Amino acid sequence: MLSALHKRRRTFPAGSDLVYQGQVERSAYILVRGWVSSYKLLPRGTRQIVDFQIPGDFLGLRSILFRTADHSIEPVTSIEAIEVLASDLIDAFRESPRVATAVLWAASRDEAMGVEHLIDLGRRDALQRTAHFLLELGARLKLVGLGTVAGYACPLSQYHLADALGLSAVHVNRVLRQLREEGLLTFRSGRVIFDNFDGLVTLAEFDVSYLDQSGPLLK
Amino acid sequence: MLSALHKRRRTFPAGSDLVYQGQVERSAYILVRGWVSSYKLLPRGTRQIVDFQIPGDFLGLRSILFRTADHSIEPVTSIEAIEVLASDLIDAFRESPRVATAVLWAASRDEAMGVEHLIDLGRRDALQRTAHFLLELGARLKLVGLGTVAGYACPLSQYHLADALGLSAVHVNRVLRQLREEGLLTFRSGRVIFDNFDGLVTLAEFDVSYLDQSGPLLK
DNA sequence: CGTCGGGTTGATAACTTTCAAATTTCGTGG
DNA sequence: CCACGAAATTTGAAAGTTATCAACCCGACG
Repeated sequence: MLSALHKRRRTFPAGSDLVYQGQVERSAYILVRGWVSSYKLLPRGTRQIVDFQIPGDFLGLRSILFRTADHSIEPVTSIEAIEVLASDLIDAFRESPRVATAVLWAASRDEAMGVEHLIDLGRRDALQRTAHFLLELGARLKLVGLGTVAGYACPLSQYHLADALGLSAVHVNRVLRQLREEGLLTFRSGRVIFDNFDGLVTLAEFDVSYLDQSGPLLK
Repeated sequence: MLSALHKRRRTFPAGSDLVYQGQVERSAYILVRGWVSSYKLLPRGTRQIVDFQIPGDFLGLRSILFRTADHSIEPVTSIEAIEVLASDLIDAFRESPRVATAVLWAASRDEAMGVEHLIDLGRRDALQRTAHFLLELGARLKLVGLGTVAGYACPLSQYHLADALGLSAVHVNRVLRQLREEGLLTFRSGRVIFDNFDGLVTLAEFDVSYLDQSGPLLK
C-alpha cells in the first residue's frame, strides 16, 4: 500500500525550500538521499533547528495534518525525495489501519527524539549537549546503514549545529575543539569520527533505548 | 467508539506515579480533572519536564506505542482520569480509521507544542521563555474553558516551572519578580494573572497559530 | 586573483547558576 | 484556633557558562 504512494520522485538542490513557514498547500515526502533540516525562524532573525532528517525519514507529516505548515523544511545537501499527496495518505489511513498505526508509531518515535532534544537544550551543558546530539545522529544513521561506531559522513556546518543546539556558532567551535582535544570526537571536513565512543557515551549519558528499535506494535 | 473506551475512571493523589520511566505495562489515560506533568529524570538528579497536561489531554500515548515508557508521568494535583487499555485503543484504530486519524492529529498538535517548547529552551532568554510558556498554558486552558485573557488557576510551583523551562528555581523566582515589576504578569498563590496581556504577547513574540484550533482533517 | 562562506581565536560582556540564609506560606496535630 | 514543622518563596553575593564583538585564516570557485 505504501509503495502505491510512491508516485513522484523529485530532486531538490541544497537550500531550496520544500515547505516554508505559513505555506498552505499540503504535501509530504519520504527522503531517499541527502539530509534535510526542519527549522523555525524567529522574529529577531535567529532560528531554531528542530530536527534533521536523514534517508528513510518522513518529511512534512505535520504540514499534512495541520492546515498550515508551522515550520520550514530545507535541504542541507542536494536531496532526492518521494512526494506523498495528503489525500493519498489520508485514504491509506482509511483503508488500512495498519498503515495508520505504523505512521503513528513513526510519529511517536520522532517525538521521543524530540524529547531528548528538549533535554539537550534544557538540562545539558554545551559539551554534553553536543556529544549527545552527535551520538544520536550516529545511532539513527547506523539504523539505515549510513554509519558505524567509528563515525559517519556529516554534511552539517558548525552553523547548523549551533542552530540545532541553541548555541552560538562561536561556542560550537570551542566545544568541538574541546571534544577533539579530549580525544573523544573529531568533527572535520564533512565527517564525524568517534575517537572514543565509550567515553562519549559516558560523557553524554547517552541511552539508545528511547529509539526503540523493535518497531510498531501491529499485532 | 471513543466512549466505549471510557471504562475505568480512576483518581490519583498528587505525587503518585501513573507511568514511571522504564515501566513495561502499557496503558494510557484521558485526563478529566487536575494537572499532570510528563518528565524525564536525568542521571545527575536533575529533571526536565517535557509538558504539562490539562483536562481533556491524552496521557501516556507513547507508553502504548513503545514497549517501554520513556518518561514518567506524575500528577501535579490530585487528578481524575479515565484509563484506556492499549489493546482497546489499537482495536479502535483497526475498526475506525477516523479514530486513528484523530489521534494522529492530536499527536501532531502535541508535537507542535513541543516545537515551541524547544524554541523556548533553545532561542529565548529566561524572561521571554517564561512569558511564552505561561501564555501557551493560558491559551490551552482557554480552549477547555479553564482560563481567560485575565488569567487562570495554576497549581504549579516555581520548581515545576524551573524544571519545565530549563532554569534554576532561584532564577525563575527572579524572572517572575521582573515580570511582576514590569506590570506584565503576576504569578502568586496558585494563579496566573495577566496584568498586561498585549505587552506579554509582544515580549514573548507569542503566536497562537501553531495551536491550530480548527481540528483534525476528517473529511 | 578576489571574494565569500566557513572555520578559528581572543577579549569582554551578559546571563544564569550555585551557595547560603532569611522569610513566608500552608497543612497538620494538639 | 493555635503552634509547629515542612515546603515554597525570596534575596544577596560570588562563580561559571555562554554570547557577542572583532579579527584573522583558509580553501573553493568564478
